[in-house]
Amino acid sequence: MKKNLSQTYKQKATIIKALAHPTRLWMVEQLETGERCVCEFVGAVDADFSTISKHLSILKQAGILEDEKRGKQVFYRLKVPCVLKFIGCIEAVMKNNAEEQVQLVN
Amino acid sequence: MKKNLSQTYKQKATIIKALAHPTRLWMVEQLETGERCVCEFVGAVDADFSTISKHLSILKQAGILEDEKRGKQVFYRLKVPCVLKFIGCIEAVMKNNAEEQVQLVN
DNA sequence: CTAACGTTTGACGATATTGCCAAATATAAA
DNA sequence: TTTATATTTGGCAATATCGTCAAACGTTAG
Repeated sequence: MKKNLSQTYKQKATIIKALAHPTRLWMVEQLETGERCVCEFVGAVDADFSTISKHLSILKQAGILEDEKRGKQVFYRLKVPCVLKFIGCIEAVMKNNAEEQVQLVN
Repeated sequence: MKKNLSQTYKQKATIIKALAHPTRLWMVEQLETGERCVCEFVGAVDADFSTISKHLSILKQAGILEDEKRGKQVFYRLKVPCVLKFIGCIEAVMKNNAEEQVQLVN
C-alpha cells in the first residue's frame, strides 16, 4: 500500500470512526428531522452533559455535523445528508445477519 | 433512549466499527473487484499474516464479508455490496472537508 | 507418515477510546 | 454586578483496540 494511499484510508477511517458509536449514531439519526441543541440530547440519553458535548465535537471534527451558537445554546445539524443512506446500508447488513441467525436456529 | 433501542444502536455501531480501520477499509475496497485470499492481502500491505487474518475475521463477524476455504487457502468476498456506496458517502465528506480547508487558507 | 504451506488463535504490551467529575467559559437574566 | 444556564475543556481511571510473536490447525505434497 503506497504512503499517500494509506493516508487517505486513515482519513476515511477517522470519519467512519466518528459514526462508530451507539450514542453518536443515535444523535446523527435524530438530526435527520432537523437541528437540536446539546441540552435536548442530554435530556433524551442518560449521560453526562460533557459526554454528549464531546461526542458532538467528534462528529463536528469529522465534518459530519456543523454547529451554530444562538444565545446560550449551541445547535447542531447534519452537514452531509448522505450519512443517513449510509446508515441504511448498515441496517441492511443487520437484517442479513438476523436472517442467518434464524436459519441457524431452524 | 429505550433499552431495546440502545441495543440496536450498539449492533449498528459494531458493524460500522468493523469498517472504521484503514486496513479493513482498504481490503473492503479491494474486494469490490472480486474475492481475494488472505495471502494476497498480506503481500500487498506490509503487515503480519495474523494481523490481516484478524482484520478479515472482524469484517466477517460483522456480516460484511464471507469466506470460503478452497484447498490450503481461504478466500474472502463482499457479502453486502452497498458497503461500497457507503464508502462513497465518506469520500463526499472528505471532499467537503478539503474544500473548507482551502477556504481557510485563502 | 512427515514436511511445508496458508491460516487462525491466544497471549501480551502499547496505544486509543470512553465517560465521569470538576473547573473554565460564555451568554443572558435578575 | 451577581447569578444562573448552556456548553466546553482537562484530567483521569476503566475499558477496548491494535499489532506482533509463538503456537496450533487443517490441507496438500513428497
